[in-house]
Amino acid sequence: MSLAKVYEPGRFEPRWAQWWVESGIFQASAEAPGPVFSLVIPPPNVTGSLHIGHMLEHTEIDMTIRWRRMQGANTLWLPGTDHAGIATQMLVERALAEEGLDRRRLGRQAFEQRVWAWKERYGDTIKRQMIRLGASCDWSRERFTLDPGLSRAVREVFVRLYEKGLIYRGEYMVNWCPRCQTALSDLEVVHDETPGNLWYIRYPVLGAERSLVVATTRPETMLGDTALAVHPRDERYRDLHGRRALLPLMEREIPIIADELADPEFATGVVKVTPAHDPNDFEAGRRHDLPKIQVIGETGVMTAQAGPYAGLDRFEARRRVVADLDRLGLIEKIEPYPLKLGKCQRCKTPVEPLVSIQWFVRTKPLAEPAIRAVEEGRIRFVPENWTKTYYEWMYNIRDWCISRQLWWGHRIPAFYCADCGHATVARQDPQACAACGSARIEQDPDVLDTWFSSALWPFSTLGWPEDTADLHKFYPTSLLITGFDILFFWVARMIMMGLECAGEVPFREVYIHGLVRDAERQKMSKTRGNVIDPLEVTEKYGTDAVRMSLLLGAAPGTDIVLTEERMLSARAFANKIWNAARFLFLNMERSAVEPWLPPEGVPRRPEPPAGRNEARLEDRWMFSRLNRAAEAANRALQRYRYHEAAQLLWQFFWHEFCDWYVEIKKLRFSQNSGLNADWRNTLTVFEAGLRLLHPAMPFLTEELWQRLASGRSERPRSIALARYPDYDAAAEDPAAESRMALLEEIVVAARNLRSVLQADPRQTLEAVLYSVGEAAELAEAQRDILERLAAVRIEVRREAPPPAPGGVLHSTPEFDLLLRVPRARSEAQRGRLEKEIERLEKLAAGARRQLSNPEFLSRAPEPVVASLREKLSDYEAQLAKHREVLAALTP
RNA sequence: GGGCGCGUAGCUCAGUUGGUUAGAGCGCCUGCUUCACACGCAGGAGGUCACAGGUUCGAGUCCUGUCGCGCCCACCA
Repeated sequence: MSLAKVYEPGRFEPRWAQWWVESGIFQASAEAPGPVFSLVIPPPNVTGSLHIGHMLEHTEIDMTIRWRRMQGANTLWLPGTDHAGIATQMLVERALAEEGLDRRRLGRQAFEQRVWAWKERYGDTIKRQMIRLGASCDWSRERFTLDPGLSRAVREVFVRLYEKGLIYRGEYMVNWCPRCQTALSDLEVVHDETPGNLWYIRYPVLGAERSLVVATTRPETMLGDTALAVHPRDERYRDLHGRRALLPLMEREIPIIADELADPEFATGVVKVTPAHDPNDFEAGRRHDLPKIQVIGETGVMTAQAGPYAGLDRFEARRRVVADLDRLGLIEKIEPYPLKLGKCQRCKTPVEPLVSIQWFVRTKPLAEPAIRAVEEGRIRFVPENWTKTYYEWMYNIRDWCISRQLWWGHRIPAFYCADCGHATVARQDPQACAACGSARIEQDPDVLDTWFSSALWPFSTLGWPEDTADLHKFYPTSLLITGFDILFFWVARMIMMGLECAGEVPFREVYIHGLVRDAERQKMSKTRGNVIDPLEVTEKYGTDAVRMSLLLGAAPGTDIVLTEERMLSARAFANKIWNAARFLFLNMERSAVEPWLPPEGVPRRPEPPAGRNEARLEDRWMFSRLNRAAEAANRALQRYRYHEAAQLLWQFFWHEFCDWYVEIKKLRFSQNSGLNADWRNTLTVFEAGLRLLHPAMPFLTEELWQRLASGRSERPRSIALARYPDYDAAAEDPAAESRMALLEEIVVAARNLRSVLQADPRQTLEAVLYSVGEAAELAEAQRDILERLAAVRIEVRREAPPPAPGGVLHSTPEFDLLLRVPRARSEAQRGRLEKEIERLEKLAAGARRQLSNPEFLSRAPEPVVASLREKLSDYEAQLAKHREVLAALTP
C-alpha cells in the first residue's frame, strides 16, 4: 500500500497503457445497447515522430471519450492511423535515398512492396506511441488505409461520382511541382512573399513606329507568349486592337487583343498572354482561341518550343532572356517588385503552372448540401466562428484536382484504350474498352490525392459500401476533434463525401482546437527545430502532467503555448495528488484502517461521527464542494471547455481537498483510529476526486484507484469503467459552504496577523474573537479546527472590541480578531492599517458617489442598489473600527 | 485585396449573457525542513484591462475609429 515519496510516472504508466489495450475495456460494439458516442480523429503525421500538436488532440479526444464512457455511453473512436499518399511517399523516398536507391529504377512493384513494408513497420510504432500517450483507442476497430475495404470504398466512390458526372477528366492549368513531378491542388500551394522584379519589356508593333511596353514578373515565359492584351476601353491603345506585334527573341508575330485581363491601372496597361503558363492567360487564351505554347517542361527545364533556350533550367533561362533583351535594348526598366510566389507545400519548390490533363471533382454540386448541413445546424462548429471560415471557402470553392503523379496511393480506376482513346471507368478491372471493345487498354498510372481517400474515412472505416451494423450504429459519429489547418483539406471534404455517399453528415460537431506553439509563440515545425517530442516530455514529466499542461492552455480559439514551466507545474500537481494519496495510505496503516473503497453509489451526504446526529462541518462542506466540482466539470466538458475543466479540477483537488479538508482531517485522524465515519467520508471524497480527474489524468488516477480498490472484486476492473461523478441538487449544502467560508476567513485573518508579527509558526498565540454574530458561535463550535489551522488559542467574546485592545487586530464586518502581543509589537500593524483605511476610503467614496446619482437609483435594478448600500455601510463600519485602532496606537 | 482573430499582473493566459474589491499558473518578496508533499506550507507585492471616442445608471465585456501583432483565403501581370 505504501507509495514512493515522489511521483514516478515511469513506474506505472507503461503498465496501465498496456493493460487498457489488452483488457479491451474500451471496446465498442454495434450490438451493445445504450447511447452511442463515436468520433473520428485525424491521422497522426506519419513522416516523423508524433507531433505535440497531435498529443493535444489525443488528450482532448481521450479525455472526451473516457468521460463519455464513464457516463455510460458506448464509445467508438475511429483512429486515423494512416492515410495514403503524401506522408508515406516522403517517408519511403527518404528511406530509399538512405539506401541509395532510385525509385524510377526500382520499378513500381518493388517500390510498392517497400512502401507496404514501411507502412507495416510504421503503423506499429504509431500505435505504440498513441498507447503510451494514453490513447484509449479501440484497437479492435482500427483500419489502416492498407485495408482492402478502403480501397474498395475509394473505387466505389470514384465510379459513382464519375457516373453522376461529378468527376471529369480535362485539360486544365494545374499547379505543377517540378521536383515532386506531380500536380498539386490549390490547397497544396503555399504563397510566400518573395522579393522579385517587374521587368518592363518592349514589344515592337508591326507596321507602326511604336512599341508596347509590357510589365512581367516572369520574363522567361515570354517565349511562350501568343498575344498581347489591352483593356477594351483603354483609350491609350484603342487604335491597336487587331494589330500585331513582334515577339522579341522568338521573332514570332502575335496578335494584340482587347481583353479585360489587362488592368489599365496596373503598370503600362498592356499584358502579355502566355496561355500555357498562367491561369489567367489560360482563360484569356480560351476566350480568344489562342495557341498554347509550352516552353517550360515538367522538370522545370525549357522545352524545344523555347528555341535557343531549350534545355536550360527555368531560372537560368530567365537570366538569359533578360540579358538578351537588354542587349537588344528592349528592356525599358526593371523595378523591384515583391510577389507572392506559389510554392509546393511539401518541398518549397516554386510551383509551375502547367497545362495538362488531370482528373477533377466538380465541387459545386457537392458543396451545396455541405453548406446546407451547417446552415441547418446538422453540423456545428466549436468555436462557432469557424462556421464563417467554412462558408467563405465553400461558397468560393473551385474544382478539385484529384490526380497525382505519385507512385503510392489509390490508383485511378480509369483504363485508356490504345485504339479509340476512350477512358473506361469501372468497379472491376475491365478486360476490354467499353467503347470499341479493344483489349489494348491500360490503367491510368496516376493515383488519387491522399485527401480523396481521407474524405471517406468516417464511413469507409465502418464497412461502407456494405450496409453494416456498425454503419447503422455509429454513423454519423458524434464528434470530430481537429486543428483548423486541415479544415478545408479534410473536414470540408469529409462533409461533402459523407453527404454524397453515406447520405448523411459524417459527424454532428466539429471541435477545432488551437495550435500548439513554443515559448516564443512560434508554430512548431520540424524545419525550425523547435518541435517538442511528446515521448521525450512524457518521459520527463509524466504523461498525465503533459496532458494536464496541454489542457490548461487549451482554451478554444486560442493558441496553446507549451513551456517547460507549465509542464513542471503540472507535474507538481500530479505529485500533490500522489502525496495526498500517500498521506491517506500511510495513515490508514497507522490507524489500522482496512483498505476501503466507497460503495458504487456514492453517498450524497456525509456520515455523522458515531453517536452524533449531524455530520461534521468539514464533511458537509467538502461533499457540497465535490458536488459542485462534478457539476462544473461535466458542464465544461459538455461544452469542450477543456481548460475550464482542468483548472477547476486543479482548484478543487489541491486547494479545497488538500489545503483545507485534509488539513482538518489530520486533526480527526490524530484523535481516533479504525475505519470510522471520518475515514469513510474522506475516502469517499478522495475516490470521487480520482474519478473526476480520471479523464484528464488517466494513469495516475488508475494507479491510485487500483490501490484503493485492491481486493475488491465486486468493483469495476478499471476506474475507466466507474461512473463519472455527476451533480445532484440534493447534495448541495449552502449553509455548510457559507459557514466554512467564514471559518476560512477567520483562519486566514489569524495567519495574516501572525505574518505581520513575523511570529514563529510553531508558537501558539493567544487570540480573542470579538463578534456579536454568527462568527462567535462558529468559532466556539469549530474551536478545534480554528486553533489547529491558525496555531492560536482562542477566546470568544460576544461584544465589540475595545478601543485599545492590546495586540494586533484584524477587522471584518463579521468579526474582529485580536492577537495578544506586547504593545511594541502591535506597532507592526500601523502601516497595514493605514493602507487598509486608504483602500476603504476609496471604495466608500466610489459607492457614495454612485448612490448619490439619482439616475443610478431610478434605473439600476433594486438588488444592485441594495447590495451597494449594504457594502457602503460595511465600508463605513470598517473604517470607523480601523480608525479607532489606529488612534489607539498613536500615543 | 477579402476574411478571421489578438492586445488584461514581469511572463503565459482565463474572464460565459455588461453589475461586489478583474482571476489562475509561473516568476518575484517574507517566513518556515510542521512526522503526505520544498514538485511543499503560510503570508505578501504587482494591473489607468493597447489608445481615443461613443452607448449605458454602470463597460475588461457592446459600438466606432486609431495604433501594434498574428493567421487564413485570393489569378491582378
